[in-house]
Amino acid sequence: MFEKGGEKLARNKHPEETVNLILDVASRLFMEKGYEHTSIQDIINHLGGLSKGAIYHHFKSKEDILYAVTDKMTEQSNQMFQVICDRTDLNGKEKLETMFRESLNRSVQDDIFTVAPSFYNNPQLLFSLLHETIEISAPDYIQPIIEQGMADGSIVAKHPKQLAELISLMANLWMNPMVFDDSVEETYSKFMVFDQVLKGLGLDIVDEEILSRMQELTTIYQNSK
Amino acid sequence: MFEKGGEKLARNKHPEETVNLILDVASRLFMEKGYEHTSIQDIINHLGGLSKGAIYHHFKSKEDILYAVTDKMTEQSNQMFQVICDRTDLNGKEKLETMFRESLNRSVQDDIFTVAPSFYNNPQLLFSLLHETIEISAPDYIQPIIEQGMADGSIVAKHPKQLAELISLMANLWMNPMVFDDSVEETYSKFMVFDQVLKGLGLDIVDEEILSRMQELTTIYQNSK
DNA sequence: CAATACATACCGACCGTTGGTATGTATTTA
DNA sequence: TAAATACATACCAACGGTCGGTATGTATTG
Repeated sequence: MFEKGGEKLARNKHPEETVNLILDVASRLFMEKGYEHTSIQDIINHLGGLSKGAIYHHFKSKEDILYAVTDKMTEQSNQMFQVICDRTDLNGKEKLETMFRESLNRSVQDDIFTVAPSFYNNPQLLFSLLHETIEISAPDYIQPIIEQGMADGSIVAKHPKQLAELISLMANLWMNPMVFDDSVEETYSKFMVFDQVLKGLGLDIVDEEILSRMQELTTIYQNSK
Repeated sequence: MFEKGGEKLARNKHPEETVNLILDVASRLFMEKGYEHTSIQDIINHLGGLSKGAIYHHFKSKEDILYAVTDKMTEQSNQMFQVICDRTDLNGKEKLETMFRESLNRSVQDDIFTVAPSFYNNPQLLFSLLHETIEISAPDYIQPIIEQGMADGSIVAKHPKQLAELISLMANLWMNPMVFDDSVEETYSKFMVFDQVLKGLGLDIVDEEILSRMQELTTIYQNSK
């Protein structure tokens, strides 16, 4: 009958909406207050009528919610990475370039940055993100591309797994202004060092477009604080 | 009268012994069970008679204990770094080399490795270590040395602060077998990539002694598990 | 050299909050 | 209509932390 409208419904016909609601609320609170200072009760209070039973019906623990939240955060990125991986018109090096460019473009117009959170006092969230980076992003997306580049001759490297890890670590964590609360200048310097490192590894993938996107991104983040 | 002997004393004349006892017990438990799965009661149970009042007399919170623990963990390293920093017979590059060598030598005979802990499911401990690395180790010890090297001509670089951060991050976290549960081979590969990165940055400081120490260290760690 | 005054070290009962569970009930679906 | 789903509610043990109190030290003073 009145399934849409946001009114207090005894039961949602589309449980995925409830799951998403919980995830959205949890995301926001985890960012604002930090994971360990967000209680289940906090989440319930922002759920608009739903109760603890709803949460523990869809998630088995608070930690489980955290994993789902970070999963959702990296989901879009990983999807985009997959699309680039599957392209056949690019060699390895070109794919890497494309990934960096796309990552930055996406971040510029991303919701996350309008909230201006900080992972700095959020060990669990940061850790979960680190986990995603090392266990999924690096081995599933970056490493295969490096290996393709080694095969097609566009990339010269020796230890693709470790190289993929290091690059992912630098790009996703070290250079992420949400993790390290850097000024525009500091982020720029990091990017210059990053560029130099990649060049030293035979990966000359940082062009002017990537660089200008990077500066734009940092400025946005700074202004939103 | 009987101030020494370990017997249950109503009051310890040397309170620092009590503080150290708490720190030692907490260290062990944090490593074994993880920070968030170690309760204050757990610590009390291993204190041999001391109570909750004792803990909260010396520390203002559980978090405070964590910070004291990581402080103690990096204290020795930092002291050694300071000594090397103060030497006048070495140029910047030589100091960096010495620091890496000494770090590895120290780790080989270190207590920590005999416990075979893992930071992997220990977000808070890992984070606290990251904090020490970025906020203290890098800016206070590595960065000044790089700047000295830039001044005396032994190091060619452009962004000493960021360079120091990146090097510290790689050395203290990424290549730390306690953080990432790598095999001997993987650690070796990481070290090779690390070496290549440093060479690309104009820092050719990894020699054969450092390399063999690294392998020794990883083997010790693997066997102790 | 006591008596006094205060600081330190520690005890353990107690408190509010927490993450989590057990059970009940209304609604959907097969 | 029976089973499965989507919740609500009442409840629990354990947690981090506080607090009033006590015993033991040291510093001051007459």
